Amino acid sequence: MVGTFAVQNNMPELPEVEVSRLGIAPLLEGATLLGAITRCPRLRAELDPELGRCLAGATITAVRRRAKYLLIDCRRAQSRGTLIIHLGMSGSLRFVTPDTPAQTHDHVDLVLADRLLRYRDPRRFGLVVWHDGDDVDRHPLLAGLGPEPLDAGFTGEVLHAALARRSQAIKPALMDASLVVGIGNIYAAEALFRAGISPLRAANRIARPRCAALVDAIQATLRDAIRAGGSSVRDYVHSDGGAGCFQLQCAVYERAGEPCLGCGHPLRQIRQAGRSTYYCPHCQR
DNA sequence: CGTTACCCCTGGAGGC
DNA sequence: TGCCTCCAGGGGTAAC
Repeated sequence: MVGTFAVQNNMPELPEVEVSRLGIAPLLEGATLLGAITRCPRLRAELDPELGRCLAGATITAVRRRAKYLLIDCRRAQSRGTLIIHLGMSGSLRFVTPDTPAQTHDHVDLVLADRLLRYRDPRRFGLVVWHDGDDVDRHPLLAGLGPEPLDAGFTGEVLHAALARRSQAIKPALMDASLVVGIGNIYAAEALFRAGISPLRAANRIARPRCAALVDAIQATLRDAIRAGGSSVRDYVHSDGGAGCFQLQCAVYERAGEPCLGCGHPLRQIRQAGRSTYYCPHCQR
């Protein structure tokens, strides 16, 4: 049976968004949208009540990701456009059968011939907006974004140059989307631990070789998380509704006071730019 | 220009 | 049982 399965149920950082993309793409690409149902006036941005009119009759040509934005490219006889979806802090996407009643916080349904793609977001920090035209990269939401961390072009040299004028701590710098996209609070901490760099270190005081090590750590951390998420999503699909969401093994995140996996010393929690940071003062310099 | 503070919003956890 | 405070994966904007 088609059933209902969660494509994504966790905190959406880049890996979770990528796992969502991998989960929905096979069912969306090539499909025709019949319309959309919206149930609330605004998320992070205003939610167009006429969204269904933009989508009706459109064929989905690709499901892409830029930073933490999902991009659903659509084509009609005379026009192209892209649906931009962001999951915010609490968003999720799920395929449901057409007769599945909507619950609180189920804000948008994309209507396909035999199922709905249901967008749910309790905190409403996410968004769903339509971009007319084939140049979504020029949309204000995307125009100012920095490089993708998993692209081959994101090298230690690129990171080193980007950090050159930054005296702020490396951890909040890594979370700045104009510098590099997709690195959220969890993976910033995890990647810095993996690279042995203190989250408090001034960004412009990290030498080239350590920037290269940091890029390696960022990419390895993100790839591992995507791989873990991908396998669990497959499990979850087959488990038909079970609680099979993947759990990422974090080395430092939310492990304050617990022993460091490298040296055994207790991990520390501090606050940087209003966000919790976890690290090992002994291993990270 | 770089950097921080605050805001958007709901829900869960823990203290009293 | 309630009511209060604090905290949470993001990110845009105003203000220093």
